[in-house]
Amino acid sequence: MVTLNDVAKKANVSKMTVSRVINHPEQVTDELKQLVFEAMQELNYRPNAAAKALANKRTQIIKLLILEEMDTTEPYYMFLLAGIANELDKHAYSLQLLTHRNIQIGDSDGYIVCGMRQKDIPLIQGLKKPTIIYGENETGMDYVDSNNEESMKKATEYGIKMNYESIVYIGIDVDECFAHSRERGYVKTMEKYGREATIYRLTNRSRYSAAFIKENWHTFSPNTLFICASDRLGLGIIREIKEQGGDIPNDYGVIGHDGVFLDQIAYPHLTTLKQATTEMGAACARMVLNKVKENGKEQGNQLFDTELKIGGTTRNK
Amino acid sequence: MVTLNDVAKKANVSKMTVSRVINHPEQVTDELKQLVFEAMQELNYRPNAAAKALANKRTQIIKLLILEEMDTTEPYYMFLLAGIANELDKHAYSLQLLTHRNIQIGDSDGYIVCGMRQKDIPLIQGLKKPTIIYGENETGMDYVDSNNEESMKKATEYGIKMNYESIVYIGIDVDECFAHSRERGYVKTMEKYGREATIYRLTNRSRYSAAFIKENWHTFSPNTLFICASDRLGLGIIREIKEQGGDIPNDYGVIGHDGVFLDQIAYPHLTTLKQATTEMGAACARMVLNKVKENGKEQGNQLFDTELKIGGTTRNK
DNA sequence: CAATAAGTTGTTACCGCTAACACATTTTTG
DNA sequence: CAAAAATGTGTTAGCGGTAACAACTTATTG
Repeated sequence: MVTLNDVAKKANVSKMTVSRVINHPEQVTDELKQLVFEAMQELNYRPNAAAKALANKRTQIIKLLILEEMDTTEPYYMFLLAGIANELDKHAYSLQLLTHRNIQIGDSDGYIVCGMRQKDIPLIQGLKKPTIIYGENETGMDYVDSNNEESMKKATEYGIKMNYESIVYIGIDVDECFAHSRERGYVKTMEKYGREATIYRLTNRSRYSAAFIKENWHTFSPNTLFICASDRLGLGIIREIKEQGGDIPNDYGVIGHDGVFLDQIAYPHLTTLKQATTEMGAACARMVLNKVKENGKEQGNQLFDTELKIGGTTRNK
Repeated sequence: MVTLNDVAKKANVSKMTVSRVINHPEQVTDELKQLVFEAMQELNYRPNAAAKALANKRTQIIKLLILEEMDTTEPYYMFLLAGIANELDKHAYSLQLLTHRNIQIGDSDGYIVCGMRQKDIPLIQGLKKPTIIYGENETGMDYVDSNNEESMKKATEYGIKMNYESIVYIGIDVDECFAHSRERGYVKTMEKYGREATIYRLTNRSRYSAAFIKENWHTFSPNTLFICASDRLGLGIIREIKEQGGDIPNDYGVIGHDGVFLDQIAYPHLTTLKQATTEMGAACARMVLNKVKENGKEQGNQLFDTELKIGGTTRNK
């Protein structure tokens, strides 16, 4: 294993200079920096994370708290995780995953929290290390999320452009920011075009949205678009429209939200607002590492645009 | 932060004795052990992973290689990951996740590999640290997997018990162990009961299994059970049987395999062989840590039984 | 029962890296 | 142009553990 010392000898400088080149390059003259870089290159030096951690009184570990029940959770966590893990990797950080069942708040340099609901807020606010939330919230804590309002605006405008006579919103009946933002995106856009908003709120399960359609089928005349707050709701809607003999996409349109896995399981493929899940994961990781570096300084929020991914559940013209 | 030294002082022994109590308890008298345990308890001592790693020339990191494309991958990885992560946590180990796009074989104490196909074998065999494979294979490398053969045996026997006149197997058309084992479970059981095996092999996508049913619908008279090598295939089959007007579960039965997420998305819920995914993840973690401790000694294989989880796609009597 | 082995605990040095300080050397300043 | 300030580099000590060895006590043996 190549150590700082090896590099130092090769470059004819002290260990400390090499360490400085890595951590405080501005304190070293360009000349020496050059020498050190070359030595590092030649020896293929890789810093030892454990030694670094020990000297800095850090852990080089970020904990990811998943507060939702995974059994019922969309598979997008996988992508989020991949994004986080890859980014952490680049900075010689590693990951510990905690589920709601296994919250051992052990040692780490910071936290990323997903699936936080109102009831979890006290727990999270009690954390003593830099924390980033995945998912918008009003607690003032730094967060990363999709631009939920903009996302639904995009869907609604698409529906208007495609001349759906009626555009109905199927929301999720939870009192959480993301749900409100999505709904707001729909409502504002409908207002803007002088259309009347029609909103239903359901539990986020396909069987509920299917049951809802069954029960209210008479209400929805052809030429209706259902904009759903999740792909899961969209799935149930498609299922029951087919069951009722409705024609998708000619008479009925369905747009989902999330664009991870489920949209592709649907038949036909669900038109959806695809979230940049992996990128958001990377952003969470970058934010938390930055917050660690800056001793917990507030990082603000970061919103990511979604992409309207046209599938077979909306008409093209 | 509480250190070894603090504990040592409290217990009136040397650092080394405390260290021994943790790592080589058999070398310490019961008397001192007792004292040290009490001191650790009272001070709530938590070992510092970085220091341990540095002193042992270890990294306290296990890398998880996911070689499959995640976009098309069943969400069970999430559960596997949770199992791995929790177990590693208990041993002050943390995780680095590498995807096929990001294979930077940096420093770690060992590897867990998932989604390995034939083509990946050379890469994996080249790894220089203890490695455990998730998924059966014939390379002689230690692995953890479901008992695939037994699993399909269970499904087939259930079909026989439920008096399905015809029991058809829908396999996955890949040349991998798990696929062969599942098929073998079906074939052997059919043989055992003097029934004729009927096997089709398809690409593991619901649209292919749906297309297959459409094309061959006339072949399948009522009272047929489809045993599928994956829930995904099962999903397509259900979809097209419904499309063709077939009656599930009275005339047609469908059994899937995996039991993660997809079975619950199906309507009605898919009868499936549920894998003990989280437990298998924990087993992978334990095995690799043990292998690290024993300097790479072979660990053998570990098979986990699946559970036949009855859904709405098979009849009860 | 002396010589030797076995068992138990403490001491020392080191794992690889960095902060804090010490020491030159150069630049700025009145 | 001497004193003070700024700059660049090296030295030292220590982060929290562990292996290897030393030192001492207690069993075993012929």
